[in-house]
Amino acid sequence: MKGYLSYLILWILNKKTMRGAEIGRELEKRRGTKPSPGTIYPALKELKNVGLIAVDDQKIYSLTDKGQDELKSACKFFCQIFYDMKEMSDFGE
Amino acid sequence: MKGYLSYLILWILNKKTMRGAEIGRELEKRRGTKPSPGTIYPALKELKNVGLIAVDDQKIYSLTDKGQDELKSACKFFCQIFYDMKEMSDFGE
DNA sequence: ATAATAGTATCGGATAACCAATAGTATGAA
DNA sequence: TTCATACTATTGGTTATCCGATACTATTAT
Repeated sequence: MKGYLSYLILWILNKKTMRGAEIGRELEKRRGTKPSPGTIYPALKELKNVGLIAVDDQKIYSLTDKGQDELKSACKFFCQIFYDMKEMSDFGE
Repeated sequence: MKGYLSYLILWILNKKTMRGAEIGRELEKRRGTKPSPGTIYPALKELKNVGLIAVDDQKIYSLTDKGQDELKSACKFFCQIFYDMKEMSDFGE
């Protein structure tokens, strides 16, 4: 179950700008386990490199316009793949 | 955007038993692109190896009990991670 | 000022996920 | 039977994803 972390970061940053450590804590709340520094910072760096997020001088990460667009299309894509997603919430009971 | 294929296969097989080719077509409907044989058959093999799915002599794949359990806990995990998933459907507009 | 703590970041490596190309197998038609 | 078509499967390799270990930096407390 890999591959969702970057999009989860975008999803989180879309709600609120955060510092790296805060993102880590938010991920821990959601996933149960806290991602290691070797996970989160390379991920942030990559997202920054491709222009989806930005960092200011206070190390506060935020979503760029491009990041918003990307997130939007990712959500669309996801909802298309799991168009029967509603059953999923029920399936877990 | 990787890492969701195996779970998507489980999700699909949970609704209906299928042959490999039919699974491929179903994936195409959902994702837009048809997975290559080199994607789907290794995935099926792996899922079979770990006991989440089974194949009969007619090459019809089906979910095992263990597969159902796994899918159930995966759904739970997913809903926990994206507990604000509802906003996602709206976000794509 | 110094020690302790929290935050930021890099590096190297392991594994997962995926695909293109290829080959074998079954099914049906001519 | 022979050809064509669809299906099943493997191989080899690429890239993404993630982690543990480590190191550097800033902040705070004493």
